Amino acid sequence: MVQSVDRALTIISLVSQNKDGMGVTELASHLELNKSSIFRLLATLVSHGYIEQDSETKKYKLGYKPLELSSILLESIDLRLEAKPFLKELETLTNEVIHLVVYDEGEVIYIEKLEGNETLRTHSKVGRRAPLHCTSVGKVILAHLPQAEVVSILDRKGMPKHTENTITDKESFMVELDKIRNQGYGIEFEENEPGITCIAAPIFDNRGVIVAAVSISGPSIRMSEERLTELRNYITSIGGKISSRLGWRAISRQHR
Amino acid sequence: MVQSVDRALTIISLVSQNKDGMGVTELASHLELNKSSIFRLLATLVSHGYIEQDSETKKYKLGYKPLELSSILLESIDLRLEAKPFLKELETLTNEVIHLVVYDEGEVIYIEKLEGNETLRTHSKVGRRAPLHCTSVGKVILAHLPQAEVVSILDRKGMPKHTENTITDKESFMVELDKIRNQGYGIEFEENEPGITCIAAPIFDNRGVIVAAVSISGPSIRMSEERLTELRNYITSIGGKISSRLGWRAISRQHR
DNA sequence: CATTCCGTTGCTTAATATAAAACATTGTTT
DNA sequence: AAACAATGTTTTATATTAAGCAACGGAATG
Repeated sequence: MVQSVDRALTIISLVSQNKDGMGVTELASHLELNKSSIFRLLATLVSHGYIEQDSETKKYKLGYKPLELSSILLESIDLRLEAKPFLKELETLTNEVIHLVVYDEGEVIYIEKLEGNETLRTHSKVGRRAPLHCTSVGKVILAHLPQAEVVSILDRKGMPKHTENTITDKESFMVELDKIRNQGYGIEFEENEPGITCIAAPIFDNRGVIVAAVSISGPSIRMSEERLTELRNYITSIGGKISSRLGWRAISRQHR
Repeated sequence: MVQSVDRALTIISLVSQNKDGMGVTELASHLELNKSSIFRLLATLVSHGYIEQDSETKKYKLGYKPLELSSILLESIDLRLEAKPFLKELETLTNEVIHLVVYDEGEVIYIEKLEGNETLRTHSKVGRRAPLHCTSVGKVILAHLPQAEVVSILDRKGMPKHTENTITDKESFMVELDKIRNQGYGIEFEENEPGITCIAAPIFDNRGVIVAAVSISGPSIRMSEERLTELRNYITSIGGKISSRLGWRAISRQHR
């Protein structure tokens, strides 16, 4: 571990948490380092575009480099490219909010979001992370991970309550994961955000390993039994199609 | 300038240019550094999420941290937030591709893009940079910068030819900028990409300084004289509305 | 099976990052 | 308007870390 690199990257994180930016002295105080040290680290980050200094307030804010890298990153994700037309299809079919997420370090990250008819406002956004235990995509991913890894994640991350419906009992949760694995899709009834219900399907890679999930989100008042049956058919079909594009063979499911 | 931070950030840039990732030895060769130095720098970048190691190939690729930071950055740009409804309006009115760009270090960066009716495929993408001299948004921005700064930028960046229509003669270009400044909008006739015509308007902040530009792009075959007149009216109107939202007062234009 | 290459680790020291002190500038208080 | 305080920036000395050498384990190649 290179300490000065660690410090510089910590500065970026701190600065990103302050929309109005942060000053040298403030950063020095937070990190318990000398102002001149902070100044030098900032200068290096500025020269690479990660940070820029507001000419009026002198405060340091995020620069555009992360935006450039993120554009490159999203374009390099084959899954996202292959999935795009299917997500469009799903949006057209359902007129709801569509998400594509990948699994990373015990959480999901949104890498694509289609707004549907835009009557629904959710907290999700490309680039944001979300917990596994109370999102439909998260539950679907956990359902297909090895048991030991699931236990490890739940131990590390806990199961914090987001709404009245959040499942916080571990044993109930494991039963829920079994059910999801068996039926091939998962539903989240207002477990993450009040008033919103989501249904998700897993996406497997060519080796049959779960790598992502796709979901449909809508206001709970629109999610009748009939509607959910309809969405279930769409989401499992699209999940299968995307997986196939990645080289996954459904025949492995038949052998189960 | 902190050398080890400079090296670490250079590693991120190098890695981002290789979709399939890069190995320790390959990076060491590029940077003419020792493998163990590279290894330690990579380990620090991995721990912060900027880089991750592909478990199969052992190669190092971009991690998700830039995506997270970019999401935070875009949300923190007041201009983008204020402009969003106007861009939607413009998309609805014209059914063409709409761009919002900011000026940064002698280039423009796309911070918003609406696809219109999706019959047009352009190279632009949120997060990407583009040159000033051959884009409608770039020319509009240059038209409202101080002359000395324009000259400095042209000296540094040059005026590379992108198409048969790219203006590469400096004097002709300055005349073009004068025209754009006087008429309050700029047009780019296939100067950046063949077959595509764009029309842009400036966006000023509360101090009357140019900070951004908004544009409409379409296939040249659709851009009749009549159509361009129509789009000109839309784009100058929207440009003015967005500027007003940022506290710019049109009265300063009347005094010119 | 032997050789080569790559990623990773332990250890030493040369080079750099760090902090103290000082300075310049800006903002605040009297 | 003057004095004071705070912040950002620069210079300099040295303590600490980053860097590189050598070696190792594992994978790939001939």
